Amino acid sequence: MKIATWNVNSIRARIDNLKQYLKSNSPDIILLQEIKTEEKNYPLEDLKQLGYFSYVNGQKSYNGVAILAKKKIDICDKNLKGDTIKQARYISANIKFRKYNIEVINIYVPNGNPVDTDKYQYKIMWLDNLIKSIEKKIKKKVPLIIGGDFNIIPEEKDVYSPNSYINDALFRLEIRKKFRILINLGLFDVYRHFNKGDGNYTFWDYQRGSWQKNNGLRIDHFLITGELIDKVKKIEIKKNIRNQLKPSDHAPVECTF
DNA sequence: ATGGCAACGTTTCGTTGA
Repeated sequence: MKIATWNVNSIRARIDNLKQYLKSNSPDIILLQEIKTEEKNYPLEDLKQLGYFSYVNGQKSYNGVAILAKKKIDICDKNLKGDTIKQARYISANIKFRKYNIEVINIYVPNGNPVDTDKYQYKIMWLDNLIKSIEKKIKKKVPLIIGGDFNIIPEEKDVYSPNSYINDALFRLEIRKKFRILINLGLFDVYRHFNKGDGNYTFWDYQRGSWQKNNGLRIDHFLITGELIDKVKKIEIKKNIRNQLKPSDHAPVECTF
């Protein structure tokens, strides 16, 4: 079973890239972030023709998440418990894989910049709600696959220039601690579990020739619970997708079980 | 030395993202 996550930066602007990606890589499930559209303008038919059912939590202009799956799945939730602002940043589903009834959670964590505004406070609140929610599920021993755009750089080796991000909402110590709290609940950062090196990123800014210089960030992650980590066959950042014509600024991450 | 991108919509600029 191959599951992917990808911040597409508008599903309508990226529809050709997405279709090409699905044809070439054929994930069983893909978690999309920043689809930037309401459900009524979502390209449902295009994706159905490629063999994917879509489950959409849409929003006009900004945010928006979706899960695409080759088989029908049961949607669990479209809102993070405790998030009263209700931007479209969360969608979860129950799937069956071998003997496991897994909850797949697709998240688009608020960016949080600038740090002296309520945007940063919203990120803190959102992450605190996420931690609470995940803690409950782990206590109930639910096998979890949490994927998405976390907008968190976990460690220094996950950013091209740690010094220039020291007070950024993606890398502040306060934010990195939230990530550590999640990990300490009993989750594995799948990419980091299998790859110890630096310079491996999932996002490159459109500006300043970031892609050409590999000035990137690793902010798109898969976190999974312990019973699933031994079942991982492969974890891969599909870096070449960032090199396409009219690309998203994020590359997909694929996890194969 | 400086500036450099892309997507959206009450669209041709202001706002947002990371």
